[in-house]
Amino acid sequence: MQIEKLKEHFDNYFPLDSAEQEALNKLFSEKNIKRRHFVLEQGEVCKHFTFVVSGCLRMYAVDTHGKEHNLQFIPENDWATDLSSFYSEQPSQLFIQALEPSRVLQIRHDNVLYLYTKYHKFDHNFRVIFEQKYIESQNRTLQNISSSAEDRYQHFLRQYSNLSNRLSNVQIASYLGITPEFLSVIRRANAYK
Amino acid sequence: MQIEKLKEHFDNYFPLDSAEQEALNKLFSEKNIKRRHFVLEQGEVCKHFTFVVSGCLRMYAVDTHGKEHNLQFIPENDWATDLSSFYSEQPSQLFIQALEPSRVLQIRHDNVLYLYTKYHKFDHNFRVIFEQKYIESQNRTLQNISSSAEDRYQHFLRQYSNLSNRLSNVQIASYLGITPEFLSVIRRANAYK
DNA sequence: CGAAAATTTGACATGACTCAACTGGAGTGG
DNA sequence: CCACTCCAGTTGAGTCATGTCAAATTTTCG
Repeated sequence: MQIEKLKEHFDNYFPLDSAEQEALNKLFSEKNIKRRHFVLEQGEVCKHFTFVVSGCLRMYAVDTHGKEHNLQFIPENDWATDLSSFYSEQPSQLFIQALEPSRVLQIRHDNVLYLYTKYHKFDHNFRVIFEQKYIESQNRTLQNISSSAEDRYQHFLRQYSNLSNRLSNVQIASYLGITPEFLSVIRRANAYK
Repeated sequence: MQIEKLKEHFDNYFPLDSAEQEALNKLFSEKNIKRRHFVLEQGEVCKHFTFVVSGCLRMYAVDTHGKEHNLQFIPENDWATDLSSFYSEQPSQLFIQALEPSRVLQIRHDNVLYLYTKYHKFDHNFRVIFEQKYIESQNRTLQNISSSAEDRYQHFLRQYSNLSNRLSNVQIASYLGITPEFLSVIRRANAYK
């Protein structure tokens, strides 16, 4: 069962007791997402927390010139949600799309709030999860404001070594904030070292 | 009393009951920080959560060339902590320094954990706080990977209009990831529009 | 297999940095 | 309260990093 992967995920924090696990069984539903299909499209309200069981998603924004900018890759055992739209219940500015065929578990907005209220362990576990995501995001910011494109690329390969070989260079370039052409130049330069 | 500002801060989330307020009275201590003095220096373990009552701090990293890169400004009613060092209890890579004479409230590591365990409202409130900080950090990342220095500057002035007039351009340039010289060029170009 | 997407390449353009010099204002000590 | 120092801000010349555009080639996957 896919929900087992979610329960194991929480074992990394404060493991769930049987009542909490039972709540997950009731409140999460499974979904398969085909490659290139969307979990969320710009203009929709983000109504779910989405947990990726297998595969990989990306979250991205499209600028006024039509260019895509990857905010996040979400592989198995990670969460994909536009928190801003989720809580404000306003239309999202973002897309969430499958880069690989993916299996996900989703829980609706009202049921997330129910879990938070009824079982405070979810408040605890998600506090820790969001602290970690915040740290990760700050580290990325530091890279962005202090390092060259080449250094950011090297750092990305090291930090996400198990993920980077599943991603196309187009996707990596978009995440790093550079053009695919320039990433190609960087890679060529490194090949001769 | 300075601690009142902290209690009011929590009113933005789930307001505290009297037992929780009493715990704050016991566990937080006041401190004055002079301009240019440090709340945290690289190499120290970050042992406190720091809440800014008045003034303004900055959190920054120093790269291998000795250049400073501002990760965050922390004005009144905000939290300054190197979460990574705080939880890992490893030496911090960061500095936290007062840009203005500042008053802060601090709580020690063990007492933070005590609050989380004893009163789960703190888990709840800090979950919400970190969710918001994560959203803010992702928005900054989007700016960094998708916008020119000029657009990032304009966006910064709009987003932090009440803070930006208290900051020197050197500090703003460091936050945006550009040189002060180039920020000066941007400002000159805008002056003639 | 065939279409669509990814990758590479090169010529050229531009955004942003470096370095050095100069100016003016704010903080500090006598 | 003045003099001094130091730091913020500006300017310009030259350079480097990265982007744009177009085209050719290779890979992927449906």
